[in-house]
Amino acid sequence: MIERIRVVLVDDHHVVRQGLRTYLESFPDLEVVGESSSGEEVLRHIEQWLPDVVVMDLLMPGGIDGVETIRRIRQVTTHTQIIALTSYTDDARVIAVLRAGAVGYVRKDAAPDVLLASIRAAAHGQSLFDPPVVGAVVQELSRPDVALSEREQEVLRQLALGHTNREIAEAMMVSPETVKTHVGNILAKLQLTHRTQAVIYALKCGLISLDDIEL
Amino acid sequence: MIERIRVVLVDDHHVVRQGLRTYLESFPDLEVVGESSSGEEVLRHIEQWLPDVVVMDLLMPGGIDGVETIRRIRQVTTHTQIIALTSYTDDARVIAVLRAGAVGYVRKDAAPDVLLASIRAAAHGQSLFDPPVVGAVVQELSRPDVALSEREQEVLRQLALGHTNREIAEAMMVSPETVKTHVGNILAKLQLTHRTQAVIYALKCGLISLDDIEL
DNA sequence: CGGTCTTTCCCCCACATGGGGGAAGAAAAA
DNA sequence: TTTTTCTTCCCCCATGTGGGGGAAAGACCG
Repeated sequence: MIERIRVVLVDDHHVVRQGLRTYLESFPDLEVVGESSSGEEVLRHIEQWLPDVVVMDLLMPGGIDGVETIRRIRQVTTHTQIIALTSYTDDARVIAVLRAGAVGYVRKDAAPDVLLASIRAAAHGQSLFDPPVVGAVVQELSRPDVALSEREQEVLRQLALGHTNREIAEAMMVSPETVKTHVGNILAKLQLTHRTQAVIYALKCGLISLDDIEL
Repeated sequence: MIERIRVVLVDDHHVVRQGLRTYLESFPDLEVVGESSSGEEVLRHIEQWLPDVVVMDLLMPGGIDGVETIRRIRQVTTHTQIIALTSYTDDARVIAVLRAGAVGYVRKDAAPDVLLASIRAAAHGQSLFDPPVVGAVVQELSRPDVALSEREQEVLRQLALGHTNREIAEAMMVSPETVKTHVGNILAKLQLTHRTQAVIYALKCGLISLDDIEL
């Protein structure tokens, strides 16, 4: 008998995890050797589980996020291959995930056998991509890489909190004039005209989460 | 042998659906008699499947949303009980879902046996709520119910698209003065001070989705 | 029928915002 | 070393925005 592919599931949704485990274990060549609900947890057990493939949801509230988890797993072991399983086709996220060292990116609305094929491919060192994901990658690569500076990102985060220039200035301990400059530069770099659009941009590219914003 | 509980799964994520089906069917008293990826689809088949319980994800891109689907299912049949299965603890959404006629609200990060217990409870006409959900309900009931008028909601949607008052006026075929009035009333009703906060509100309460917004 | 709500539009005014420019020090890159 | 970038702050000014008021027409409800 051939050795089974050792799989670890990472998802903060217990229901989803249980469902995936049951589904994957219905195939004789797969073995779910562990599951965890957070990035920290999987890092603690990774050397004990020694999985061939980690299937991980990117969205995990609290603690380190999915991308960072991928990066750290890759530092610990080169054997384990990682597949991101997520709801988003967020172009920027796809790039970030692949740069972090994942070999697969499967959307949750994909057919289950796509995940299955991705796991088997990953276990053999291959990489399988869904057409929609490929499209996202291409679209992302063709987009000019606008790099906001540290300070600009901080201002953008503050913008997304619904703060005025004055409030941002107070929060960042600088003069309102400085904030104005930053906001202007942000809008110019992102080719936007209004701060509301900047807020939407910040949310879309995951610079800040809706959950982080209190009204 | 007792009759098995007829379950229908609704989720736009095929992988999640498959996982849930495999999991639920591992219990002898449950039978998954159908699954679909959209609200429209489940409505087309509901009278054919005649399920005891519908387990539905609220977030379904495109077409009618989860809440509307619940409402329509309840119009078609009074027998079928509906359980919302979602990632959000969004207070407003919980209320909306229950008002629409759902008897259960299970978060995806809940233990799988919570879903199981909810399904069994729903099949017997009971209603089972998780502590976090109950908390959300109580919190929501204690909040003043701010009702935006049709026109105000439309303006708020336009706001969330990052439009200026002038642009909104043109899109809605009214004068900028009218838009100003609406924006002012919206801010007053929601007790906000800036339009950026209104955008965040619109996104948080699901009036509009990030995916609907192009920059 | 009178009251409330909605929708439309107008007035005023203070302040915030966006776009243009410049300047100076620090830090990093060429 | 020179150059560039980042960060800080200032000027100006046109426009957008938020808060206050009012008014008129239609709908809906008791």
